[in-house]
Amino acid sequence: MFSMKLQGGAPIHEQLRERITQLIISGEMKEGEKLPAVREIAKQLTINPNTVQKTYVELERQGLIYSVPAKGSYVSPRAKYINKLNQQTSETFAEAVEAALALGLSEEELLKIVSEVSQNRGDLSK
Amino acid sequence: MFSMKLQGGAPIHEQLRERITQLIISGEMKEGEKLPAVREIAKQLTINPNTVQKTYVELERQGLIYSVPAKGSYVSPRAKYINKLNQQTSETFAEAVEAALALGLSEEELLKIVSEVSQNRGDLSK
DNA sequence: AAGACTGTACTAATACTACTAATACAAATG
DNA sequence: CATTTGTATTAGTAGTATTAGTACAGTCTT
Repeated sequence: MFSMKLQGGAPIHEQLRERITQLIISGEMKEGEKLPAVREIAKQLTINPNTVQKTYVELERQGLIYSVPAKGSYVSPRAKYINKLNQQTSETFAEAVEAALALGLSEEELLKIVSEVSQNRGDLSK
Repeated sequence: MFSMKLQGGAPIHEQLRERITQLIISGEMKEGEKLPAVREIAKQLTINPNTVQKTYVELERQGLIYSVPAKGSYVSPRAKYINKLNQQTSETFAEAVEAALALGLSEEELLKIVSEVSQNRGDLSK
C-alpha cells in the first residue's frame, strides 16, 4: 500500500505527505477509510514514528484526514474537495508571489511577510 | 547621522537597512546625496564592513540607492517613489497571505511556494 | 606614480533552525 | 490487563543564515 522509495531531496515527512495525498485523490484510499498506524508505516519505511506523526499532523491540519487518540487516523469525508481547494489556493498564491517579485520585492521580504502575518494570525487564537 | 542602537532581535544588516530607508523617506538624506562609506558606518557602529555591505546590496536591489565601485553609494533619484511602491506591494501581498491562510494553507506551505517561485524566477535570468 | 580612499569577492567561524530520532505518556480496545 | 492507538517531550544532527576576517580591484587626489 505505502510502498515508496525515499528520495534525498525533500524531507521525509513531506514526501510521505505527498504520497498519502496522492493515494487519497487517486481514490486508492477511500473517504472514511482507516490509515495505517504511525508505527506501522514507520516500520515499513524504517523511519521514526515521530516523522510519520508529523505527516499526520499536517494532513489533519489540511483537513485531509482526522485522528482519534487511541483509535486511529481516517481519511476525511471531504478530503478530495479540500485538496482541490488547497491546490487552487496554492496556484493563486503563487501568482501573487510572482507579481510581488515583479514589482521589486525580494524573496527575503516575502518570506518575512509570510512569517509575520502567520504570527499575528496565531496570536488571535490565544 | 547614522546614530542608532542595535537591538538584539533582528539581524544587524536588516536594522541598518530600515534605518537608512527611514532617513531617505523622511528627507534627511536627499536624492543623489552620497552615503557614508561602508567602512565609515562599520566604524561608527563597531560592526563588520561586510555587514554594511550586505545592507547596501539589498538597498541597491530595491532601487533605493546605487553603488559605483571605487566611488561611493548614492541615494537613487526615485528612492521615495520606489519605496512607496514597495510599501504598497508589501501591504497587498500581506493581504494575499492572510487570504491563503484563511483558506487552509499553512505557513510552511506558503514559505515553500515563495521559495519555489523565487527559484524558478531566478532561473530565467541565466 | 603613489598612497589613501571606494565598493566588492572569498573564506571561515558562529548562531540558529528544521529535521529526525529516542523515549515516555494517556486513552481505548479486546 | 495487556496491546495498540495517537500524542507530547527531549535531544542530537544537519543544513543554513549571520557576521566577521581578509584580500582584491578600481578611482581619486596629491
